[in-house]
Amino acid sequence: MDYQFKEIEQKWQKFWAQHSTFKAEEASTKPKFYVLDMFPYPSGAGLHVGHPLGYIASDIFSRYKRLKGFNVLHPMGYDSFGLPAEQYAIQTGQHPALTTEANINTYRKQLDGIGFSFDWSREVRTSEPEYYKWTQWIFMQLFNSWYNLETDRAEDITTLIEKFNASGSADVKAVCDEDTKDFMPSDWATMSDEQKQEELLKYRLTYLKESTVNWCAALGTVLANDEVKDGFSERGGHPVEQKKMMQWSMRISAYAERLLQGLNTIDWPEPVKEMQRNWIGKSVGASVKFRIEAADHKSLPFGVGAIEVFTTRVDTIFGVSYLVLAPEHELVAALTTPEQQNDINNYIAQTRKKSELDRMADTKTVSGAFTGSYVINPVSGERIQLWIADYVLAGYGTGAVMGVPSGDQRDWLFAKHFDLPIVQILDAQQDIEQQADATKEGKYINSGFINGMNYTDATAALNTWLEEQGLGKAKINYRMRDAIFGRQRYWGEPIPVYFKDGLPYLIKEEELPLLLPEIDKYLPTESGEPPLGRAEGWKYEDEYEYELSTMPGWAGSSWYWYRYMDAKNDSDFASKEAIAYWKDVDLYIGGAEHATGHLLYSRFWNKFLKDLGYVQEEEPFKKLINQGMIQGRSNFVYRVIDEEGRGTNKLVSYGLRKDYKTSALHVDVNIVDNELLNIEQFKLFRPEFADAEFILENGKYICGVEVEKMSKSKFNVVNPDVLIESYGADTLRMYEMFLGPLEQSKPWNTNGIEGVFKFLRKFWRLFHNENWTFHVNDSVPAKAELKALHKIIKKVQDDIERFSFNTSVSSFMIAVNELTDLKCKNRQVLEDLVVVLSSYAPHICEELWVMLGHEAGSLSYTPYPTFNPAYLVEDEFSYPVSVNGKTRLNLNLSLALEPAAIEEAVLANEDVQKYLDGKAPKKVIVVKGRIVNIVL
RNA sequence: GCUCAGAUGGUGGAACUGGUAGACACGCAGGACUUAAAAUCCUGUGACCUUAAAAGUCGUGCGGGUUCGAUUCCCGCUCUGAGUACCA
Repeated sequence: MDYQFKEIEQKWQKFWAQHSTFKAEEASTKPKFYVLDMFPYPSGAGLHVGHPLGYIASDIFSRYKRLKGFNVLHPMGYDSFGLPAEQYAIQTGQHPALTTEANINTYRKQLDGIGFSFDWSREVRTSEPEYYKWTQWIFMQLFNSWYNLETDRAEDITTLIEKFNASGSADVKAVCDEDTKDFMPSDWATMSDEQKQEELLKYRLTYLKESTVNWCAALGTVLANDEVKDGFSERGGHPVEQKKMMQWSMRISAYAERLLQGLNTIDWPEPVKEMQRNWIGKSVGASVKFRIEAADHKSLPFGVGAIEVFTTRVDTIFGVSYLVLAPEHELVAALTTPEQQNDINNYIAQTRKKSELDRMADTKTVSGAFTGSYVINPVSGERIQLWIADYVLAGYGTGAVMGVPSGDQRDWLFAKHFDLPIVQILDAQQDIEQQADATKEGKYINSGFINGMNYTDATAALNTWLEEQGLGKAKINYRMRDAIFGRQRYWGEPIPVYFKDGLPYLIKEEELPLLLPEIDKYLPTESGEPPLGRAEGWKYEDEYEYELSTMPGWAGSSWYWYRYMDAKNDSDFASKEAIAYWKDVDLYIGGAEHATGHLLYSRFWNKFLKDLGYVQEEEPFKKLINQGMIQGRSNFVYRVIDEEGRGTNKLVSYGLRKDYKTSALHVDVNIVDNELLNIEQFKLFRPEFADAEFILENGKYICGVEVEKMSKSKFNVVNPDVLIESYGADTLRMYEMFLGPLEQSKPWNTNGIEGVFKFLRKFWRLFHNENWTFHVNDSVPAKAELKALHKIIKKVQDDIERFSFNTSVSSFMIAVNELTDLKCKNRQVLEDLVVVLSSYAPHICEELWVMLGHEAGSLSYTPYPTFNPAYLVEDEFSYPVSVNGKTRLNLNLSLALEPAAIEEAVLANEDVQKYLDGKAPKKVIVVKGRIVNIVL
């Protein structure tokens, strides 16, 4: 039979499902290998051709690892809580669970059609109570933990209480809120339960706190920093504003240093690591207190006598000529003198008017206002002006900055603009009247007790001095903020917390899961509470209000790889044994867009679970590969426009469009083949052009091309199902790999899929004679056949190990062409070839494997053929001979010679002699025993 | 602005530690088979020059450098894409 891909593929997909061929077992003597894909959010649009790219690569890798004798865990599931299902529910009233279920079914069907070797018995869905029970459980563990800086790990909150009991807060070194109280053990003992809870909340790793959040009014919810891009929500692109709200947060900042250091231990793409480093944003410097000069300003809050600034250049402190606060800084009102009140008010109003975007874009204009107050430079005792300016951000450091015009260009511009002094502090600074010079070279001048020192000594001396005087200390600052954890939405995990006297308490562990209640509408309540406020009678013990916000999208995805290890466990998130066996993910494939979201949160939760002893590894994902984005490739037709600018009924081919005034119209890429428009189908696609005039070039209508995002409105979506229908899953799999390097982003282009399809037909033909009857023989394999085979055995092995899947596909084509030319029908050779190809094109290989007389299903666990280098040794070498680096001649010398002998043989050759024309060469270079260069 | 990645034929791309640049595929052109088409197979296909043929010159974004030899290494620049953005 001819290559009947449809029958073959359906048959084997059914077989794999029925026989659970890819079920991973914990009890195995084989070494484990865990290959993970980033699980998808099941959107209503289904999969387009770009989605499976990473899955195909991970599937090839998994299948290859099975052949190599590994016990492979390769699971799949769904990140099924999320905004689109909820938005759809708001519009239609359909419960998000129903939408989600329907979408998952579509996804599953599409995924099955591609022939993946997933172990579906371990499927997870983050929106299932059996799953989110454990997400809630982890939340409870976080609530019950604090971060002890002495042991540098998270500990149970009881160890903190013990410390409070024993010695109060004095020797507690914890990551906590700034407004923690200092108290003695006796104070602690006299506190009421409520007071104790309130204090403990400042230490818990998940905590409730009034904080400035990104509020998105259009979505009716707060967003985390990584969900906001340029002042707009990542999903939907709605404007986001800053707002103070009581919110659940995760104390991820406690792990900042470990998250940073861990990056050095994992094999991830450098750009992703770099993005995480930037996100964490460690800067080493000092915090310094500038005493506020007593003046007639309004009274300061109790205990406040100084402004604390953070600087990475404490060595420049003698050059400070002003101090700046963020306009939002809490002391601004108190520090503004009556004379300056107007200026300051105007400036703050002006700042508020500027949107977040304007403020970011406008980095050139210098603006600010003088408060009228003065502070004292702690090292020089100098009296310096206190300003406010919007270039200082309230959210970073202390929201206050010291201005050193000679050493920082922005400070320099500010000083020039407002006519503040510019003091040179290093003898190496150049032209500071023209611009700032941030050098650390030279010796200090005009700098009190550090005069004459170099940078390193001065920094150390200042830090010591400031610490002794109690005016400051060396400090490390991180840009990363704690992650806001609550969302005012319905379709997410309920937070397992209730409120008593305004304080949060966990529900009991045995009461998990806290089920998502049914509600009538998926909108906020009339009083502005989140949707969960609509749930009737939803109260803890019929008495206490539950928390009404739900968890963010990243909660469920921050630990899911552990659930796959033991997906059905009802008494643990995964059993100790399963975790001890599978440990961590060996290979993780997914998009780089999760660099500062999912991938950072997952590392955080993993480290936390490790601290509590629940998991084994400090880092969850040993190796990460980012597959490139597949962009859309749009096709256009060009409509001729008449003099009045109206569209006519004429369409002009791409090459001739310059002769007319035209407008480009999107055309469905599925009716364009190699930019050649199928005019008949076009008339059906756009009935208004049914009787249009087509201006052709060379009798053809050629379309224009542009790369855009894949979307329905651009008619450039290619559905994998359509390609599977016409070419089969094996062709699709190989073609997606053939398209180019896995990690490279590229536009999808169906042109060329024929080439891969032809290859598979040719491969099929290898096993048949002219009449399409199966035909192989048991002869002794010829040398040339073995050479072709072993070339591909080695090539595919090397390629897969370095994730170069595209080059393997080319090599398969070469191998099959060679064996076809050799008329190879040898069973041994063809059998090995089937095994080698089976990771890429599993269906056709399974079929042939059975035809070759093997048990159905055994192919997936057959050992990968052993490469024998002996078959690749050639006995005749072709010697390219270069003269001064340019290839001139090709000599065929029949034997592999020693380098010295090659030199002799080459020089003796007639053609070479002619070239040399009696001259003696300066040098003859022989490399790898076969490349010869003659230097004249 | 800063950080990172990249630039190779008409197109997607290959060349693994410097060693015959353009593998493989698409497209295109020509041919075979066919009444014809599809399918299949064969040949050619970087540019230039010249040709009966052979040979020759140029050629991996641009300009330099190291080397017997550079797509590969180094320095400078241009462009494209991604991330980030007053971070003190």
